[in-house]
Amino acid sequence: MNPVENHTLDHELGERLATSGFRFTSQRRCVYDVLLQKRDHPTAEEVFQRAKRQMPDISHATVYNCLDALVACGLVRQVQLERGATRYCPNMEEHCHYYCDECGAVFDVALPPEATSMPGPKGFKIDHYEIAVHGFCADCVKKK
Amino acid sequence: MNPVENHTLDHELGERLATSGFRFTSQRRCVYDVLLQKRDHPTAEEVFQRAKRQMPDISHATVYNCLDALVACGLVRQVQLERGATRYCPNMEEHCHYYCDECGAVFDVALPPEATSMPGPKGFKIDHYEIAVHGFCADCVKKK
DNA sequence: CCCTTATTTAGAATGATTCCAATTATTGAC
DNA sequence: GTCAATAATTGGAATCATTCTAAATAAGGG
Ligand SMILES: [Mn+2]
Ligand SMILES: [Mn+2]
Ligand SMILES: [Zn+2]
Ligand SMILES: [Zn+2]
Repeated sequence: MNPVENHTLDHELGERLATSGFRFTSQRRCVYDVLLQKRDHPTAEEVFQRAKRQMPDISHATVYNCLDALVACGLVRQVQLERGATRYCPNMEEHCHYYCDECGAVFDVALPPEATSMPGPKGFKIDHYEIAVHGFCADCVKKK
Repeated sequence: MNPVENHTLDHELGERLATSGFRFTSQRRCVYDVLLQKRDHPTAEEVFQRAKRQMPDISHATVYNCLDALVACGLVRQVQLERGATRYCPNMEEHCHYYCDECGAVFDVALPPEATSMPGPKGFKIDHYEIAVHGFCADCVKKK
């Protein structure tokens, strides 16, 4: 990432944090960068490991903190693909997840409008959809 | 439930367990009954509380055990609607979940075929869909 | 530069689940 | 029905992910 892009990203991150009443901190920038750099839906623990490479003194609790702040200001979403650690995704387009039950790979796929058109219980007010497709990725299919 | 129905259910449960190499035990029957009696997608802890009313000495670990066995033999599915406790559902029809983020109510809704028709990553072999619709149930909408 | 308030930090606490090793129950063979 | 082999149950300890706590530090407005 070149310095100009970097500066623009920082600026936008600062704005987003500010409008939700959060301060801009180096830890929050670091955690957001980690998510943008490798979009493989890491767990909080994985984010922590990667963040430490840039910022060796960052703490576990802070990573959870930062992730919460990023979720609260609408820059990141949480994804729960199975029991266990929550994963984090910086793609805020409406999309669903193809999840390889063999190797854990996650693929973002844009949601076609017909996927979100089922008639629900009477009076239910829809907020958002969480759609996961479980199966085996191409690589794992080949290996068998 | 009358004795005849009961006996039929036991028989079917026994068969299903046997074909997956499990034994028929009173604990497994009890746990399955609990799930069939109140289909509100209880957590393991809630199943444990309800099971204890019929079988006061049943243990926590056994409830987890029994739930695992029922899942393994295809009579029950796990549902992960948010971080935290896994919920259990004895409805094995293909369906999605409408989940009230306010009160935690869960509604089963049959899946229309067009909901499961998005083109995924090349070579991905689909096993099953997990579709959750988050929002507010009719009751909770009214209360605001 | 100073003050207020938010954030970070290490470690303790919690909640859900899994593991463990001893006891008990089921099942198939005789 | 009795017995042995094996699976299941049990209470409690261990684990994993996350949240909480209280003291130290850092942002940011005036
Ligand atoms: Mn995603
Ligand atoms: Mn269900
Ligand atoms: Zn794979
Ligand atoms: Zn509700």
